Amino acid sequence: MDIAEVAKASGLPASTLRFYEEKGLIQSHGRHGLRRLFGANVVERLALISLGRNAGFSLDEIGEMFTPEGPDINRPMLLAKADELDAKINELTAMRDGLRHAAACKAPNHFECQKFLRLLHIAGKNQSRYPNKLKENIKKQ
Amino acid sequence: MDIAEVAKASGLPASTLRFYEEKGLIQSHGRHGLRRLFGANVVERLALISLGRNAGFSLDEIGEMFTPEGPDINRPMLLAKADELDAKINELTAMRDGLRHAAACKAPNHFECQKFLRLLHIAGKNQSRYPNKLKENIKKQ
DNA sequence: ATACAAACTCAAGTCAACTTTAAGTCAAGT
DNA sequence: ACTTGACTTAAAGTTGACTTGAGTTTGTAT
Repeated sequence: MDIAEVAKASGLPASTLRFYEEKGLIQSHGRHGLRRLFGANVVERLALISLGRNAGFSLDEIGEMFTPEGPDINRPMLLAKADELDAKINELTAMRDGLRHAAACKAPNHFECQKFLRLLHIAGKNQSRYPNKLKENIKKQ
Repeated sequence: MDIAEVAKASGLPASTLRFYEEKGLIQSHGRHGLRRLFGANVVERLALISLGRNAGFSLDEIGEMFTPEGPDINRPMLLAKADELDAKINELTAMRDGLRHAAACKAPNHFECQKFLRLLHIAGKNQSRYPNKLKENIKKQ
């Protein structure tokens, strides 16, 4: 496949594909003249990358998580990311319930509604400058 | 409370508090000399902001969602955000299950494992340059 | 009264993740 | 042979969310 086909199949602009290749997230195997040639599996991989981005992981994290393969699949790390997602799912759930309640609630101001505040107090401390990134990774830098 | 107290109570640096005030996300009511004076409720509000950030909303969105009060609480918008969160929760759940499976799976490469791929295919198209932001809002710009 | 740590302002810098621009290359069709 | 249009690279620009730096202004403690 040439880059335009991959772009069409993945929904990503060619510029992003080049950028991802430069970052090592995807690979082209060879050229036709100047033009990159990609294998069909790259589309699958791009879907996975999008998914990871959407789940809030940075490109670097995704790179670590899904090495093209490797002797080091780092299972503990994958499990740690899964646990993080569990925590995040809990927060999002609390937030969602909070929003639904706020939309239904008669109180003039959310802060005067005890139920709203209670709902949101479930989820607490997980703030970081880059909500996309793991705290651990931030620390690591 | 002065800014240092708020910083301590909220865990956010003073620079962030000034920045949030400038953006209209929080308010100080008055000064002591040059120094801002905050009410105690600002801490509650900051917690809510952090929660929103963590849930993937931009500061602008959070501003819209939680107006200090207002005649226009825009319930449909809150419900729409809640629906978005539902979608995101589904994706994160799929991703989490995918990661747990990948950590347990014997296949040398995730892409060769059908179960892994199947798990991740649940969640699909929700990519955007700014995963923090709503598609709708991007479009709006 | 003087020192000084802590606040202040305003402008500029940073970071991730891309996008845009400018200038060049080349396979393929006429 | 020549045009064309999709591709290429390298460098610079963009965006949101802050942070940092430089220079200024206090409230409080000595």
